[in-house]
Amino acid sequence: MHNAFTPQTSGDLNYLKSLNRSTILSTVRRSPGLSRADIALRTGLTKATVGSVVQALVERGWLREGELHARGGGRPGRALYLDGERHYMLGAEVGVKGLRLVACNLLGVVLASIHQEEPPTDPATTAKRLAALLVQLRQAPDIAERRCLGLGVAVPGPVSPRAPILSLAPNLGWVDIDFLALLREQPDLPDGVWLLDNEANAAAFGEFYFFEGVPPESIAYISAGSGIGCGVVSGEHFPLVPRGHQGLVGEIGHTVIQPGGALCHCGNHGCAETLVSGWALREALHVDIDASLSNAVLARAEDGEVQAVMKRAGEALGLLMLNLHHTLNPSMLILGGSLMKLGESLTGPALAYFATHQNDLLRQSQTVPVKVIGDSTYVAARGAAAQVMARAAIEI
Amino acid sequence: MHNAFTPQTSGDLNYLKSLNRSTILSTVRRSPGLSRADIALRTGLTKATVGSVVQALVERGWLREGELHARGGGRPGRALYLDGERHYMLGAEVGVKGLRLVACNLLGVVLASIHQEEPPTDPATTAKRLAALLVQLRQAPDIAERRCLGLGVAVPGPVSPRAPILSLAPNLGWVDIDFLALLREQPDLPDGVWLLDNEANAAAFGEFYFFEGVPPESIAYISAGSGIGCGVVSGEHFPLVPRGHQGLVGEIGHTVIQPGGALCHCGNHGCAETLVSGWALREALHVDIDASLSNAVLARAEDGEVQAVMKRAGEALGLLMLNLHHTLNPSMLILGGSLMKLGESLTGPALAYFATHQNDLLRQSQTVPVKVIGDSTYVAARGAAAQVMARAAIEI
DNA sequence: GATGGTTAGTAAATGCTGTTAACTAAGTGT
DNA sequence: ACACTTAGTTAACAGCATTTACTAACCATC
Repeated sequence: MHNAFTPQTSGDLNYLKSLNRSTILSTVRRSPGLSRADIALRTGLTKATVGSVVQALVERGWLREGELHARGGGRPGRALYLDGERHYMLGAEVGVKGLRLVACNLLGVVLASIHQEEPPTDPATTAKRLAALLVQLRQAPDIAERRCLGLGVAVPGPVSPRAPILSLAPNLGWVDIDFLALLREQPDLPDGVWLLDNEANAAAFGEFYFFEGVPPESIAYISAGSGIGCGVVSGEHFPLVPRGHQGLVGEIGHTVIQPGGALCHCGNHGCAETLVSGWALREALHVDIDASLSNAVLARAEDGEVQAVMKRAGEALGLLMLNLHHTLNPSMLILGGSLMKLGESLTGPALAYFATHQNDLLRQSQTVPVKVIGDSTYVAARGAAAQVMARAAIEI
Repeated sequence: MHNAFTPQTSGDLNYLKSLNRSTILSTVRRSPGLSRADIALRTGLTKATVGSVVQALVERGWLREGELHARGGGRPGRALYLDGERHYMLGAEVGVKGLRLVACNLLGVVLASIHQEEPPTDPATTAKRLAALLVQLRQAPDIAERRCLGLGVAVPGPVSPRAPILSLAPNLGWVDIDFLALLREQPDLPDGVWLLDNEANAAAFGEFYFFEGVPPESIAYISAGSGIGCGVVSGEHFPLVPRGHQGLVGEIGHTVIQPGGALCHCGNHGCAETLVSGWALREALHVDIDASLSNAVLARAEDGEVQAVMKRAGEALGLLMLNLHHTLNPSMLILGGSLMKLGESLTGPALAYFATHQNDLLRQSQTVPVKVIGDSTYVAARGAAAQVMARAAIEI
């Protein structure tokens, strides 16, 4: 499998070991500073098991020991943290508007990044371009002496759940591309785990995996850019990204929310993307394809027509959020993608619509927190890197 | 956890054993008649492991040996089947219109059933009524001498993912009911696994778990009755039912598909349930709450107004199916619930809409098969029983 | 009908896993 | 100095799947 995880269904002792190792790593990731004893308590493993696994992980540069705990009575435990010094993961996004690359450490800290705002042409040329940038990125000062765990690539379209193949990228005109194979033909790329995933899935994974603060139970990441996609993640120790039969989970841009509405490029009428998406807004606001959408909108912020279009788009986004809630019911919603640069003019109506249309089912419980990511340039690339780490942790 | 499965995240040797046992059982369930050698090949376990696990399962009455295989050359293997003779599971549905109960064996065959079309009143009285019926059911001739694995109960509303508690049943007026606790106060009920789940989730689980023929990778079961719900299941050996943060996964009846449309009882406008659901159709067709909706519709089948209403409802259902596909992307759709008794007049427009609105993303691959269940009286109850079996298989 | 070839299934030895129970280490409080 | 508490390690132990060698059962061929 090319996914970050496919929870195994039958196993030998090796699998058991790797399961426990992964669990311990994720416990530290989600709660940095725990001691061995804390981990044993939380995971249900014995002190002895935790001790031996931790020792191995420290030796291999995945964990590091920190300060002593100071809670009265008894010998103090020693804090454990992910080791940010000895490994790194590469993540890249092939976006409609350009390439973005990051190298980050086990803590999700971006050590180096490159972005090149030039649209991809054909797959082979793009692979060559990306490979050259990867080589360049790996020469960054703090990276050269670290071990590379692998490479994750995010692409703007559904990826088959059965093989790491991009089925369709409407905005690039690519169909059934084995992008990793094209990359593998390029020289000087690292070994390790290689993964391919949809952009929204990768972004969702990264935001969940490297979440700062109390980790949510599950999240849905709505990626609003040229199109609208969505990735879902849940799972404490083994974050799972549902992909569905054809990798179409979260293709909410093509859910119909206005029957008989405008014609969508997918062939149907009234898709969400006809109301809220980069191309729909450009069309409605007569903004040229090469011009900056956000600049154009912000410049004409006082324009009544612009406000009406943005309100309509924002409310469509709010409606999508509600529908998503009644279908996937994540414990947190994250809004990202280039459209978030439009700021309040879009998120204002969206959040207002979402807040005022909570129905009885939702009102019953706490409101779902919504997090808006203003600049999501490297979110998908970092997410792809996170998937590499998750996978490598199993394969250690 | 009260769910059928919560894949464990860390484990001892015991867990490993139970994992492999469950895998072997599910391999036989999905492909009856395999030999030990076949199972070893498929699961990756060794012949020795399979042999010892199978022996234990045969002794405990979960598997039985069948005929010898006859494929030329070499010693023939012995076919293995689930043993339908020594165990049974109880499943019950507390429905808006009445109670349904089944007892079924490991093959999903219904050994005995009761349904009582009288709406539930308050929770305590209903628990008492259900308990009496369960006692009656267990006295059926073929059941008395079997071992009971437990009891599953399906309810018409979301169940909290954290505890077996019915959060809200709008059509019963119940809020936060610990129905299993009420049941436990009743005398003469069996021990074993006790589970509570949403009706659509239970139904989906059962249709997936006891699927006849080549098992699909994942399914979505749309339950169209008084309201519209949906359950999703995927996972080869450990079928998982996503529940979400508040147990609202699949509450597609309250996705908005007609902004500014009719007022729904949930407080919003334009929910799917305002177009296609028992109460919406009754209202549109002026059918009394106590009268049979299907009889009324079938009697006035030639009526132009009836046809228009049914067409509108069917197309809304088709649209829901499409949206579901772009959000959860199951490999098979199953339509069930009491509304399916309306037959072609509803499913005709729904399937037509679904077929003619496949967009580029879907057209690319094979069309998703849709299965319609005409009589789904016991589907949810049997599904609840299936969940009991799945859970018991882990705990053996 | 005996022989060799092939596949199914079992048995005993082996190596690896987590657990248990006893230990040492390192603090606090009296 | 001593008892007490908690953290972490160690070595003996029990349980699991694997390996390897074996037996069982059927077929084809001579």
